[in-house]
Parts: sequence; C-alpha cells; structure tokens
Amino acid sequence: MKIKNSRLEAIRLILSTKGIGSQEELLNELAREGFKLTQATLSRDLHQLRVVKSVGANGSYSYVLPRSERYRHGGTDGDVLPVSQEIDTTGYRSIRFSENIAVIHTTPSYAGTLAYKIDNCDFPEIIGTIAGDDTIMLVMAEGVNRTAVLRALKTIIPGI
Amino acid sequence: MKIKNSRLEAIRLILSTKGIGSQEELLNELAREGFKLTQATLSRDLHQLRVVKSVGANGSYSYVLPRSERYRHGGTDGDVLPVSQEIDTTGYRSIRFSENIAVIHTTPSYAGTLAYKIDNCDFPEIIGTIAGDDTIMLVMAEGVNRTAVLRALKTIIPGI
DNA sequence: ATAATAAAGGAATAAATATGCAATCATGAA
DNA sequence: TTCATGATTGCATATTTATTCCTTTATTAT
Repeated sequence: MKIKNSRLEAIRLILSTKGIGSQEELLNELAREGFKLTQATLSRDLHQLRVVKSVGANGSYSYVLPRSERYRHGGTDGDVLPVSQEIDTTGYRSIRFSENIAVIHTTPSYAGTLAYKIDNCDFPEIIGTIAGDDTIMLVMAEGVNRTAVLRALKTIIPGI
Repeated sequence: MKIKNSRLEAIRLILSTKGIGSQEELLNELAREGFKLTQATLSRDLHQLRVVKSVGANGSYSYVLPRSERYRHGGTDGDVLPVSQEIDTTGYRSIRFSENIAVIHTTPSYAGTLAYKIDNCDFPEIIGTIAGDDTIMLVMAEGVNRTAVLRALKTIIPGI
C-alpha cells in the first residue's frame, strides 16, 4: 500500500527529529501531517518498525528507532528490507540531534568520506562538519530546523 | 537498601540470560529466586535500569538492558552504575563545558582510545564524541545537565 | 536515641499499548 | 469479470505498564 509506506516514512522522520513520549502524541504529529489513523494501527506500525519505548537520560520516556534495523520503504512492492543487508556506500548508521549539533554515526572509517560529501554539497542548512573515524559532528545553520537538515542529507544518504 | 540492589542485580542477570516478554513473566522468575515484589515495584526497577521492551527478530517482545547496564562480574555493593576494568590508562587530564559541548583533554595520543570507550558505553547522556590526538569533543544529549554527564563518565574515568 | 527526611514498596487505578475480530480494499488467477 | 487470497484498518477490548496515594522502612542530623 502506498499510504502505509509513506506513513512509515513520516513516522521515521518524526521520531528522528522530535522527542515523542507516547503513541497518542505521535498520533497527533501524524494528524498534523495529514495522516488519519487510529492508535491500533500505529501500534502495529511501530511494531513493524521495531520501534522501542526507551528511557531517556532525563528519566522520561521516548520512542526510538533501533539503528540496527533501519528500514527503507520500497518504491514498488510493500516489502521492506533492513538497510543492514544492503550494499551501503555511505556507511551511514544513525543520526541524533542536540541543540544545533547533529551527530552522525557511521561504519568505522567511513565518517571522513561521508563528511567530505556533505561538505561538498554546500547545503545552506549546514555550516560545517568534523569527522572522526566513525562519527561526524555537524553544525546546523542558525534558525534551521532538523527536518530541513534531514531533507538535505537525504539527497546523499537515501536511506536516512 | 540491600534488598533492592541485589534485586536489580538479579534482574540484570535474568535479562542477560533469558528472553523475557512481560513484567509478569519477569516477576515469576524473580519469585523463583526468592524475590517478593509487585508489578508496580518491578516497573520502577525497570525504569531505573532503563530497560526497554523491544521487538525481537521473530516479532515477539523481549526486555533488554541498555549496553551501559549489561551484566558484568565484579562490583556488588552500592550503586547499579557499571564499573570498568582498566586501571587508569585513560590519559584523562581535564574537562570543560560550553553549552551542550564538553571538551576533554588527555595525554597526547590517548584521546582516541578514551573516546572509543565512552562511545561504547552508550550513555544516554552523551550522543557522540570526536577525538583528535589529545582532545575529545563530546556532544551532550538535550536536557541533560553536566552533573549527569560527569556521573556517567565517572564509571570509566574514576578520577574525574 | 529521637525527630526529621528521604527512600522503598504495596494496593488500586489510570494510562498506555497490543490484539481478536470483522469489514474493506487491493491483487492476481481462472 | 468473479472468486480467492492476502494485506490493511477500525472498533472494541484485553493486556500490559506507569503512576498516584499512602504506609513502612531506612538514613541523617540534632
């Protein structure tokens, strides 16, 4: 189904950017983006995405996508494959935000290459990066939101 | 309290060993080992240990400990905070904070190793690090205070 | 030791989440 | 097309998990 896949995509995007503490909360976010569904369906979606409700550093709950089992949506059939089973040229593993910094984790040794690619794109949303061996620190431009950064990165990391 | 700590220890051991799918199930396992408690208390214990209910490969649910709380042998008393083995080969020299960034200075050449250790602990308070030769830049999670970061780091840098 | 304060735990319940069932919709074969 | 099959979903509900309120137990300061 077309709708379901784009919904799963929306869920992944939302969970990557905002801190969501309950399915109801996520339901509202989805409604805001035009998705109409019930908690039952959302529960099933989250189960399929293997999302877990974890306890943050501050003690509150938040839903997180497991980086070991990232899914991407297939364009044709409804089947989804874990990214880990694909040939991955970027080395991308996960991204997290804190204030105006994004931290990208990669396969060991891939961080430099990926950061170089990002720099080369001259995204206005991103003012610079520093890479270690498996980690990139990325500084966001002022006033830019995280969704915009993800959208930009998507052009070079399709599976993000 | 004595009982609580040994119970938390038991929980960690059980979760490291068996596949547990619900709190009630875990409650039974604990009863089998002589721990008498209610689901309410167990819920609180699991929250403290940051245990998450995740979705296994077979689609069924199972409780898992975060890496930073996985079971290891050794320390028995006091806090549940994990202990590292190494005897101050960290090279740690100093730490300073600015906003959501911490900068750690080390003995020359030690930064990479220390950063690697920090990353491996998967502290929820820390979303990533990058190391140079004698400097580590560390990005704190949002909403986390510096004391919490120091407390986390203390588990691998006792002298911090 | 005693009072004050904090931590721990149970019972009941609220809140959150998963699921059985039936209806709907799509897809493909005959 | 028509039938069979499988996927998707909502509704209602079962199940599970978190929390509120209150009592008990430990810890600290005086």
